[in-house]
Amino acid sequence: MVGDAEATKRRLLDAGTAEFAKYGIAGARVDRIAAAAAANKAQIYHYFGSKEGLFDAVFDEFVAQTLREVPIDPADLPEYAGRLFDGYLRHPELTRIASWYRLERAETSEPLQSILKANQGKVDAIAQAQADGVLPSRFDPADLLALVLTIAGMWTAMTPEYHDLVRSETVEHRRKVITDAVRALLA
Amino acid sequence: MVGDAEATKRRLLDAGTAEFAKYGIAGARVDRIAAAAAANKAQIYHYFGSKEGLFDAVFDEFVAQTLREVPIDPADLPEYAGRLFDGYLRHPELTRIASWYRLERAETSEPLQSILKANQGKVDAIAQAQADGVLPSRFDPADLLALVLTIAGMWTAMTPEYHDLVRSETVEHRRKVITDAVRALLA
DNA sequence: CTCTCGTAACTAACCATTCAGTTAGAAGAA
DNA sequence: TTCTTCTAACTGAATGGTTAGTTACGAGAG
Repeated sequence: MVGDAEATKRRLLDAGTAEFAKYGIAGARVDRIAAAAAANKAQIYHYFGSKEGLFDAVFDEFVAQTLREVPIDPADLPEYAGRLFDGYLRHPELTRIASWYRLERAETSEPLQSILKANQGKVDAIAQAQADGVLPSRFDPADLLALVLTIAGMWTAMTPEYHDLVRSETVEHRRKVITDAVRALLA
Repeated sequence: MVGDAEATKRRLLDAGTAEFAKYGIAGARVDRIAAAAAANKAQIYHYFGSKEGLFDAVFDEFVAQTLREVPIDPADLPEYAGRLFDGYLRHPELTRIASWYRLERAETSEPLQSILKANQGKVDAIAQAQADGVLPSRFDPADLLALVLTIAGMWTAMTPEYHDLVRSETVEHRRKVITDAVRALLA
């Protein structure tokens, strides 16, 4: 063989992640991705079919990784939210890629079964915990999960102008705001 | 006069709003905007300087309108969050435009003073209410505002896959989840 | 005439995608 | 081993359509 197909795909995925996180799908340039991956443009089409195909591959990988890294714990939702926050800190591209997906791709492509199933599983786990009395039943399971996920991502979803108001806050403080807020929902 | 400059600007702003909401800045096409506004492409450059100039004009207008339409009431934050939710329902483009701004424009352009000032004013109002004992002091003012704003926008910021789980929920139910959640934060 | 508003045609660059061809290792035959 | 053939991986260059931005000109009102 001339090269290593798996290694080339890997480099294209990594370069695509950085490019898409920064510029989105419409703003991404296949030339830049190929250059950053030290690969030829045509390889993108050979391995992923199209620019959007590469984005989908990048996004799929992120979804799988996140689902693996941060499992839900229905008995301790505040800490679950905190761990989600930690995950967003570890992978800053994640939230941007997710936003681009929502804005540019979601209406075009089919709902991702992996996300759908994962969410359903989490809702079921919360419902079970509520039935067991481990969790208060003030909110419907799906609504409670939505609240927890939203609050966990609150700092990354904020308009940049807001950061000037809270610039002095430490990471630990922000994490505590999240866990405290989720705790308040359950009180 | 051959035409009406103000009316032309107005049409360009409206067409730009729809185009940018749908495709973002990189994805927007000036030809489509001009056609939708029944105007000429060159008019965009005459009145707004560039594609990004038009986006900024569109965004500025949205910001001003929202700040005018939904004034804060520190003594009743749950209802404030509810009114924000109502505003997002009335202007569906708003949240998308705001997301595009955050992803595509915020890093390039200066922080918008209007947003900065408005946020500062809200933080001050919350701090005052806390000092007056109208509002519990469990959260710092800026953190509490961030929580309220985040929760108010929770349904629009959700990944589309999530909507399949809560499809049956009515608008009223979603609004109640928001006001209940903010109420829980203040308990 | 002059000023404002508007337009059609143009350009130069850009960009996703394709393709004809090259490279180098593998495998089989003698 | 050595020669031949096959093929996956890769490449440089082209293609064809698109796009932001420009320019030179027209037309009506005062």
